[in-house]
Amino acid sequence: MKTRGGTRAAAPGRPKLGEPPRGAATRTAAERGGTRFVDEYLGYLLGQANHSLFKDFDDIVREAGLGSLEWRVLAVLESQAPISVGQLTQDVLSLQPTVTKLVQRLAAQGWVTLRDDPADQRRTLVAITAAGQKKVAPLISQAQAHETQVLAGLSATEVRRLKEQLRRLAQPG
Amino acid sequence: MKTRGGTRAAAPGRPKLGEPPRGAATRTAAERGGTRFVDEYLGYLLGQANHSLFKDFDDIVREAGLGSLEWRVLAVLESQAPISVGQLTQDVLSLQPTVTKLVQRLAAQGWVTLRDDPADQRRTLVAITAAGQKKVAPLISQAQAHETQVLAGLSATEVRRLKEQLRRLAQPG
DNA sequence: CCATTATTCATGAATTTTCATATAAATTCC
DNA sequence: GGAATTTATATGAAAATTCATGAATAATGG
Repeated sequence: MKTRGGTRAAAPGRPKLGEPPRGAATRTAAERGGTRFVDEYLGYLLGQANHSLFKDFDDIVREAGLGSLEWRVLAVLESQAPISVGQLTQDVLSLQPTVTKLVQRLAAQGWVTLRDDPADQRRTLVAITAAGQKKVAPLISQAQAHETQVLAGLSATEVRRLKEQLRRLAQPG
Repeated sequence: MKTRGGTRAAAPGRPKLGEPPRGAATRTAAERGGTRFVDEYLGYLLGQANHSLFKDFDDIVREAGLGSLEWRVLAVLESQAPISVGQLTQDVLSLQPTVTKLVQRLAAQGWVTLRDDPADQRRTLVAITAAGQKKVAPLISQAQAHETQVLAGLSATEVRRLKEQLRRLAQPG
């Protein structure tokens, strides 16, 4: 529903257009000519570009019955010897409890297995199963096809340079 | 605790190292020489780079008592005339119910106001308050400082080109 | 106009994530 | 070789997100 009438407040103390502007530092976007902070902010631009590039593929993932974090986990595990929850946490850029519970759900689905690391009993090793491979395989193909399409304008050399650049940026330093 | 003994399964049917490899398409990463799909995948590389670049600032946001989505909302609103929930949804790359509830929480904090759009009563306009401005202002300064640091290696021209490139990528097409 | 359809947002319920904390194993330090 | 400390993960409770849907307004088409 749209049963309006919850948290509502008076209109903001923002000056109407045409009123004398205050100091430059406190001008509204309209007063400054429509320039928003975010429209010049790298973080925002990166987010928008990333979203624009991968929204389509994200829909594909969802249609395959996976969440995007599940996809990332399975994509990492696909071509990977069993790794610890901690490593996986780094690879999928999520918090440890999130990953712990996610892999438990994936294990319940039969897509991964969990076992203690014999070399360090504190660790839990996560490995993809044959069923998991079968689940991600088509998505990986589609991801590669999608990437090819996205990078269609670049030469093989340019693609290599771009990826190398990204790897450098991802370095801790 | 680490009360082990929940969802555990037998070790995967993955072949031990040294066993005769199957077809190239099904080799494990180790068998292929450690090359994981994700390490060549643009989406993964972008995610890792983005995370590496903005993790520090994300910590700053959190120390300021904001979640990253709250930060994005306030950063968009800061230099922006009142906008609809739908618009905001686009700008912060989140789903509509997420944004609806988030702005309700922000309104309860006194950082934004909500009111019906007189021109279209279906819409709810979100506007930042003076208190909201006060809350984000220092973060925006820090965001700009952080960006300057991140882009330190590039000339002003290169930065302009990069951002223009990102804007182009973010275009629907 | 009125009926139909489309848009826009709100909300309850279910799911997931996050925060805080606990446990177990490994490591470090006398 | 313990005691203290650190590291790795699990988990309960709280908070946030997502899904499905409902309600209100707007737009469209006889």
